[in-house]
Amino acid sequence: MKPRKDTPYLDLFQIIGLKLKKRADESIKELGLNAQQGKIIDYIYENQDKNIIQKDLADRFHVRGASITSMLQGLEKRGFIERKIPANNERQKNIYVLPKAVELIEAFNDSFQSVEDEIVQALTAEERRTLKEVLIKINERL
Amino acid sequence: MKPRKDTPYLDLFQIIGLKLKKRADESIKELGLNAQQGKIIDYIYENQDKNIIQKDLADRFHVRGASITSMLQGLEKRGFIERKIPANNERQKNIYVLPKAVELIEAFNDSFQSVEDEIVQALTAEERRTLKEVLIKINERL
DNA sequence: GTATAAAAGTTAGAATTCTAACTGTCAATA
DNA sequence: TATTGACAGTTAGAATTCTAACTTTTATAC
Repeated sequence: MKPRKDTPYLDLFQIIGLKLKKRADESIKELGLNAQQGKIIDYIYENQDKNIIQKDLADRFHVRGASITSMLQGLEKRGFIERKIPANNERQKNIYVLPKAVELIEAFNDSFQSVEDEIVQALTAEERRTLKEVLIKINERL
Repeated sequence: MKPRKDTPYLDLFQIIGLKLKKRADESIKELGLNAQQGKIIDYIYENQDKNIIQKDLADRFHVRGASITSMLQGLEKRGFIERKIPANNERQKNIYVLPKAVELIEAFNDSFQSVEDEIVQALTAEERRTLKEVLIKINERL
């Protein structure tokens, strides 16, 4: 007899990932953006002094370059960010957050923090520690 | 001084979820379907004797009814499943897997199992046990 | 130095999921 | 039993991400 198929970890990660995405989207919806856009704006804000380019965002967020192009075009058109071609390399575009977006960053982070709290609330200190270790280990291997 | 924003659990879940999705899609790509379609076909196969309807799939997979409609229309058009309106309730549609899909189910599950293995490979027995408990707990609270 | 390859970004078009509005059927109630 | 509301599913159209092909610029190799 064949071993019964059983992928509880894969299934749980998929379901939890989906639920978290919906929670995070919902929590910053009133600001007119989705969670991914909020995360990206925050990341740009924290790193704009390091001359980040679009490829850095694609790597950090595990999406294709084409998706970053499309996303940033939208954010630029709406006045949240600007892109500048650096003098030393005309292939690239450096990315900067504009004041309109800076105003929202604190609200984003409060929202994300409350979703984060929902995750860990039910866990003991020991469970939190183990969970973080294990998640980091899994992420490194994938 | 404000507490620094820090959402490691949320970020890790999002990144791992994305990576797993890509792994799973890649692993069954050669069969002409994506991971979500494979999971759905498998779920229908395991439950078609229980008169499942589209709403059950929407609940199980945490997607909207409209998404299920679109997905099943595609699978039906390609001959993987069929939908029948039950005699006792003309609002509903029961769903059944056709032979063309049954042939693929074992291959799906092998693929999903290998992604599952990638997740747990690096973990000790103790870590696996804790992780599963914690994931279940988090999923229930969300 | 010139040719070739790699890198960064864009575009077009496909796939997937969503929201909102809608149809048709069944259930509750008054 | 007639009305009203809930339920299951569908449609249209928007948003997001993907692949593949492409342009332009920079780096490498001969």
